[in-house]
Amino acid sequence: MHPTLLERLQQQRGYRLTAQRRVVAQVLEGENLHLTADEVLSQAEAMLPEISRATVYSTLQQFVDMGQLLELSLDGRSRRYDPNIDPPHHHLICTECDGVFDVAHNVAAPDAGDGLEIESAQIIYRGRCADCA
Amino acid sequence: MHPTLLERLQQQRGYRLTAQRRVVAQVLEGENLHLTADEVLSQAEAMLPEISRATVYSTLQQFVDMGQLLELSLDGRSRRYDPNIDPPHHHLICTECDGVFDVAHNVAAPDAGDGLEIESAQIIYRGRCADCA
DNA sequence: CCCGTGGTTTGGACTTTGTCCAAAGTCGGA
DNA sequence: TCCGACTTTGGACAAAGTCCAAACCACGGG
Repeated sequence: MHPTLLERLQQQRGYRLTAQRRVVAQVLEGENLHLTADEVLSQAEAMLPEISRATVYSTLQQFVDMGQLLELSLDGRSRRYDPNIDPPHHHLICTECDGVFDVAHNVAAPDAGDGLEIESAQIIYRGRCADCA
Repeated sequence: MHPTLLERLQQQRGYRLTAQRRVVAQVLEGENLHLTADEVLSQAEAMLPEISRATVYSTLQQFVDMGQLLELSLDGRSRRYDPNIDPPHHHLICTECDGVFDVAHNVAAPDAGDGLEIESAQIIYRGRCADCA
């Protein structure tokens, strides 16, 4: 298996792994998990009741900046977080149940053209998931 | 040229093209335009000062529902609107200037697999735009 | 062992973005 | 002209995220 988010964080040097950060990382363990910041906060509060919203938001942002967490903009209202950065994959939003699902990455990297420099590509599919189809 | 958004709306039957709707459509004319709802509101107010926010939001939603306007979720904070629905294209967010740019659609449609039914795909590229590269 | 320093957390106020709703306005056909 | 349906309006409300100063805490140097 690939190392978990928590394991990856433990390997970062010079980064204090406080109780709050550990709790946020634990909440984010799992496959096919795409939580919003508020969902992370609720679950983190269950483990560490005094954790604050500002900490959850800033911790999520740090994980994203460290490249250890993917941030998804799926509905223009909220952001969702995906702890599985390897292997790369994309996402499907089911038009029927509104769920978010991982989709294997099987598309060739596009050629830039027009003098652009493309660093990464994120694909959002819309359609029906395996259960609803 | 492809017909403009306003021209496309005029062809919709049974749809009242009120002054407010015309103004919103006019604001959205142009190439490589990706305005937020509030930007549309500001520009619409310049032409029709008494237009209200609720009207702009609901009008944008109607255009999207009619398939005449693309809604983009690029940053998890706001939604942006793109009046150019034909030909299909994707978007690049410049990591340097934060601008949004159209990118020609040149990727083959991905095969579904896993029993999914994919209806559409939207790709968000990150990198540097032609000016910043 | 204690203190200072700097990173971390906290709570709460605030902003931005979007939604909802009842009342008023407007348009076109009978 | 009048009616009924569609449309717009303003304002209250909600959701999601940001900001900030104060408090907290951990660790290394003296």
